[in-house]
Amino acid sequence: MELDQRKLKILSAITETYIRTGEPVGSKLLSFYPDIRVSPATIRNDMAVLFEKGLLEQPHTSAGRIPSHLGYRVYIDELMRCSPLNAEERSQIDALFNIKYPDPDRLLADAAKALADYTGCATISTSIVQENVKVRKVEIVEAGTRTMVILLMASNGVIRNKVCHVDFAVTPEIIAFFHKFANGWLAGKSISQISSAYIGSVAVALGEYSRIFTPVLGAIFELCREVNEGSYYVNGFTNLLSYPELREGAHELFTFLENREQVTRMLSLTQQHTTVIVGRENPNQELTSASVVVSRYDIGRDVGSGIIALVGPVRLNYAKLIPHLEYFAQTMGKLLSETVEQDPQDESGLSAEYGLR
Amino acid sequence: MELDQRKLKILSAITETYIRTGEPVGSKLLSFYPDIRVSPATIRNDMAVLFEKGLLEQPHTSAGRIPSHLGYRVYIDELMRCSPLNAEERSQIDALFNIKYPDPDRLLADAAKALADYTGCATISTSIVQENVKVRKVEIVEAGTRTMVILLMASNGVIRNKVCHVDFAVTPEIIAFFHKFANGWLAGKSISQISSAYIGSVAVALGEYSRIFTPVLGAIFELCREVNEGSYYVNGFTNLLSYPELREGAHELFTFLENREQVTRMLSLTQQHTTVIVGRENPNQELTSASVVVSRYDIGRDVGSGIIALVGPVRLNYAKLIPHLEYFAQTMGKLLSETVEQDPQDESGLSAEYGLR
DNA sequence: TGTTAGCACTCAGGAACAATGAGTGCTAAA
DNA sequence: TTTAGCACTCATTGTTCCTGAGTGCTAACA
Repeated sequence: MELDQRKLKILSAITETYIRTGEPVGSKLLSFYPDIRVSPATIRNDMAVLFEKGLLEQPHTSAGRIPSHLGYRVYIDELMRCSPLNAEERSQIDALFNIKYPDPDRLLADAAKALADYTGCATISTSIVQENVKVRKVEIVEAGTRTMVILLMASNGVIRNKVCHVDFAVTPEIIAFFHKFANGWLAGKSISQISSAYIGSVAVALGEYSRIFTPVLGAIFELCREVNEGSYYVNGFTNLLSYPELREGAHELFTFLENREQVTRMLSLTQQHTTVIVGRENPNQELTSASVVVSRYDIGRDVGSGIIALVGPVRLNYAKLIPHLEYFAQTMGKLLSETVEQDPQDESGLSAEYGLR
Repeated sequence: MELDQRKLKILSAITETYIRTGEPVGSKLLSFYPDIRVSPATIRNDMAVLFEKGLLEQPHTSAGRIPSHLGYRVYIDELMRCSPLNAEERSQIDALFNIKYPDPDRLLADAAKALADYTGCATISTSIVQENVKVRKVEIVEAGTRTMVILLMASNGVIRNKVCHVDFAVTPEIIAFFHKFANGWLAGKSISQISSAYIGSVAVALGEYSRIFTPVLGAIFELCREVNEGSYYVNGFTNLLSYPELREGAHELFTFLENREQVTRMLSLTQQHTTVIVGRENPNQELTSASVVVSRYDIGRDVGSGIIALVGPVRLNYAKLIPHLEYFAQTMGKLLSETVEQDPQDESGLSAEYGLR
């Protein structure tokens, strides 16, 4: 990009003004900007060059200029100045996590929802489950004469429960028996390996009891599947409707965002710490009039990570939102690694406690 | 309403045709209907009368007629024939609940989501918490050296858990101590009475231990609040965007639906088993171009109940959707009352077990 | 060689007007 | 009470004209 300083300044000014006002920017308006201070005619010459290079667009002949999606790209990569958050902004983000005693499983969903309203965007939040996550232990709690609660605790700190209705009277003895049995077969086992077939073999080992414990094993299998799948939330659909440029294709956009597979495929393309996908850069047609800002958070080594993304109009205040999102992701990672107890890496204790396997 | 048979037939035909096609219905088209069989001129005379009575509207002079919101009301109350569901339809609804081992807490959310996609509407689903719901018991499970899971079981069968991070090493002794203590103060206690102040007095009773148990008591308090609040879900926003007549005010409509208080106030006006609120009948401006079909489900006496509502355009296939919704609500109630174990009405057993209070 | 003033040009948006046709309201006859 | 006939209405579509913001180009200027 062999462009002189002034042309870059003009591209930057057009982009920022358009982001702010939503109106095409004309040469006369730019001539008043203190950093530019040349006549409208000169600016027009420069704009013609920027247009040639594909950095600017013109809604129609007699309108001002707006940045093309490539223009946004140059602005984001080379021109914009992201200032680090000031104390007030940091505390505003911190407040989004303002849950007194955070439950790690709910923190992601709740904070992402708050972030959506804070930014006026939609948010996508996912947790990525490591390959090597294991079952730490299974706990069973009596919850009624014929009801039990199954708790599955995984080595990445995720804890999930499920209520399970059974056909027999739940007694402490039965619970103790099944607790020991289930942990013997499951504790320390890699979660991704707990298939329907494996549960079947566990059922076989239960022998004559297998029939009555079927719902319990089923519940455990479902819990493993849920933990292994990680989480996927989209929040703030309503916010997107406040942008006229997104209303037209809102139905297609929303349908796309609700499809976890499609979105995951799209997000998996972004490998850097923070990535911006501007409008038509996105291979998915549904998103050509939207921008996506993607950031990762990490929860300590080998424990897990996740993705937080903002979805908004192309005309997005990148310079402000990128540092906000990064600080949010960083805080999320920090809070989760504090809350989620790291696996002590020795399942030996438990394996010993439960004997076999 | 002193209207002869033919006029009612015309109103009914206009309503059903308009629901099907979305186009204003003209006199010529109606003259071909086998039940009517009079000339367009006659139909026009009748339409003029129906218009006088406020049952029909005309988008403009040279267009056909569409039902007014009052016209829909008459159609719904007096004209439409709801046929009971056939076997196939019933099994389609049953399939929406197709969760092998349903967790009562998730059944409502999951099935309502499925219902939204089945009907092409948005759904609102709430559970209504009875006044007299009590804490059945609190269970504590070790989930790491400094992490515990708190389980709250309520007399209405609701079971909720929360992960809680503490500042001390979690040992079986501490768990046993706190378990006994907490149940002594909470088991059998009415959930709505567990205020922040009450938790404060529990903390005082803990004496020197109160400081370290603060997060645990906090978690218990939050759990009580959550159980007492019941649940509120809205699903299928995206579906609503497929109706052009709702796109205009979609932002306001969505914002309204996300506001639990407002929606609850609106739904609380409906006291019958199934109620329809047609467009402008709704006092809330955001909903004047939408219709709401509300149905209740019940989970056995004194255990609980809830509301399932469909939100869609005014031009809704009421004759089909009302029986579907009713069957859905009925099935939901049946499934929940099977799954949720009814309170045996004697907390005496537990009170005895935990001594005091 | 880069910058600027001047001016003709372009085109979206809005207003004004006419043509078209679907569907009506009214009247008089059956 | 029903119907045929006919004049009438008005949304829609297309055309034309006007206005003004903003441009592109040219020639003069520094």
